[in-house]
Amino acid sequence: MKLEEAKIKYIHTWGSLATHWGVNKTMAQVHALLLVSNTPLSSDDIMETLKISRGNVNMNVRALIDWGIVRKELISGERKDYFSADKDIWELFKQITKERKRREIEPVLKILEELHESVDENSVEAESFKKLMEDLSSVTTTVNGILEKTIKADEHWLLSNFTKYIKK
Amino acid sequence: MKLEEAKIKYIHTWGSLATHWGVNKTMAQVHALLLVSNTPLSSDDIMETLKISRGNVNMNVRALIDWGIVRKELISGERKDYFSADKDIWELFKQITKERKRREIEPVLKILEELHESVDENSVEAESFKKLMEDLSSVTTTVNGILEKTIKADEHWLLSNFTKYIKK
DNA sequence: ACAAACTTTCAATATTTACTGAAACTTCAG
DNA sequence: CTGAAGTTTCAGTAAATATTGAAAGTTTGT
Repeated sequence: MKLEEAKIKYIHTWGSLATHWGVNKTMAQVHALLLVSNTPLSSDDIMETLKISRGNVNMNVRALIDWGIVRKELISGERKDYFSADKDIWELFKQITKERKRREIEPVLKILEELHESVDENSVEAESFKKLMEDLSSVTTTVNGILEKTIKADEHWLLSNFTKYIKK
Repeated sequence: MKLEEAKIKYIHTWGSLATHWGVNKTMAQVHALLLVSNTPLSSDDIMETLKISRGNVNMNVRALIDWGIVRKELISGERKDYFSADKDIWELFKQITKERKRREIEPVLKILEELHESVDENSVEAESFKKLMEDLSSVTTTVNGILEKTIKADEHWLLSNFTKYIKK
């Protein structure tokens, strides 16, 4: 297989995986394109390669920059903005995890706790509802804790020590 | 806050979280409803509570059953099907993780490996593409391994925080 | 064998989400 | 200041997804 062909196939694969995880396809494809490119690309390059509009490129590149996984590169003697993606994939995973945690996990934990606190009845039903809220919080916190340790840890260290962590 | 109100708020919260994770809102709400209910519910109960159509209830309940997190309860003397959700939230997490792994992570790993193998060039560019495929595989495999260890981990430790429910 | 009770399916439709493209805005050089 | 080069915004539209509802299918009791 030619390299270019493999790159294109990768861009498509990544795009369709993204949709399963609530990330929009174009955003994933732009990111994949920047990852496989060995030089920074301009908006026009991206537009042309992915066949999408200028507005779309702009919005998705900005989102990627917000997520901290793509950055502007200033090329001297050029007026255009150029973009490139960090090639450290572990870093990418860390950034995405942090972002999701902040945006999604924390707000949900907050609501579960609020609901737990605010039910003032004492019936068996109320108790079992409170128990459910506790269980949900507990699993969420545990998984969150695992992810947190994961993103803080060095890859190799982590793999060899994970079992220890789980069994305590 | 009245218990019923808290339940409804929980159902909505869970539904909106679901959309961020590529799970459809109704499916999450049906699941949430079954979780907070202390008795099994019929299709009609679900239709009425969530104000959705019979067809929608049927499709989403079936999807939940496929995922192994909801089951049919046969109530003697009744012709209707009744449904209930397992109250063990850790089990829920395990089922969902297994399912995603099978449907999403494994196919992607397979494609990354194929792409890595099939590029036969020897240029610097080709090498850096192969490196990228390796890195992506490596992070995916690592995260996958963590999830795997998590779901296989000693249940006593994990569940020590949870009081088991006794079915009514 | 019939029909009531219940479940399933799926084409049509509604809703949500993403994308386009043109206009407005910004920056910079002369 | 002027206009060329580049960027951003966002209303309108297209595409993707979810939902309905009615018809077809199934099961059960008599």
